[in-house]
Amino acid sequence: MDARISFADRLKTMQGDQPLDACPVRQVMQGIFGKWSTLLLQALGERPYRFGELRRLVPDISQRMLTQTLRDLERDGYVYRKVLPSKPPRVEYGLTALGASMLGPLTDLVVWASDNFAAVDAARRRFDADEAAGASGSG
Amino acid sequence: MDARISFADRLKTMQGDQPLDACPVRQVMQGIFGKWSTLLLQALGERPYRFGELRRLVPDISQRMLTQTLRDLERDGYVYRKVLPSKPPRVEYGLTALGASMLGPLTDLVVWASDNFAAVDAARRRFDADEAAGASGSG
DNA sequence: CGGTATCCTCCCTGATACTG
DNA sequence: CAGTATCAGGGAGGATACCG
Repeated sequence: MDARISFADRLKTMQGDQPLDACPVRQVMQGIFGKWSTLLLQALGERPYRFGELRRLVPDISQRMLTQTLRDLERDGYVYRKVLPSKPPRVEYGLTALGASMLGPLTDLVVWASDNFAAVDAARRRFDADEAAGASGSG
Repeated sequence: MDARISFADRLKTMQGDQPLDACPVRQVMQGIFGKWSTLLLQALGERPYRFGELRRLVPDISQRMLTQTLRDLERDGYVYRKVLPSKPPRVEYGLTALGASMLGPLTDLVVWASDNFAAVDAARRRFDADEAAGASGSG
């Protein structure tokens, strides 16, 4: 992406003849922003984990979604899956080089979100309060 | 967020007594990653736009979703909404300081996605091909 | 231990029509 | 021009049960 050309031009480039759903950027982003994707990527950014470890680490996730999210991340090339020849079987998940390179920008955004949660939360409260005041207090 | 403490510790901090759904980072991220949010933020990062301009700029979006997405972005404090005293009425949308500060990290990620779409797409094709081969070609 | 398969539910999104 | 209201569909996500 070249910041020197306008967004409108970039958008046309993104679209081509295709509907906007085919936009490459969106295709990629969708894989990163599932409900659990960001969280798991952060975890795997620390060190490789086994399936059961991840499950204990993120208690809220269902087994189904853990499997599926890891599978999607593997499909997109961010995560590798290594079956360890032990008994009972163990499966290790970790970041690939592609995943590690993506985690940089992603983490920057996570850091921003963490640093600015208070501001966003305040904005929400303000907005909701104004809205309520406008609805009931205007007459 | 402090990168020196482990993810597991950070996760506990995120959760507190709350379920993971209340994680502040997720609260913020959810507002950024809607289907149209990223796109509109990129557009508004260039210059302020009026409602109708945005609609023409992003032809795929329905009027309903444009209204709703802008409203959500305004609620989170990323976007301001200014009603211009003209007839017929015009409404201008633009980035706030908070929105502009968020757009930096977000754009870095968009740039990453744009630069690495080919790699992700290749990984997907490889994965799907391997899967199909494993399913039908193993016997 | 690490999955699959099935069913179900909610919410996001879109199409359409109407309003100030 | 810039919304709001209402209805309908689909897909993401979750609960449960079973398998190697």
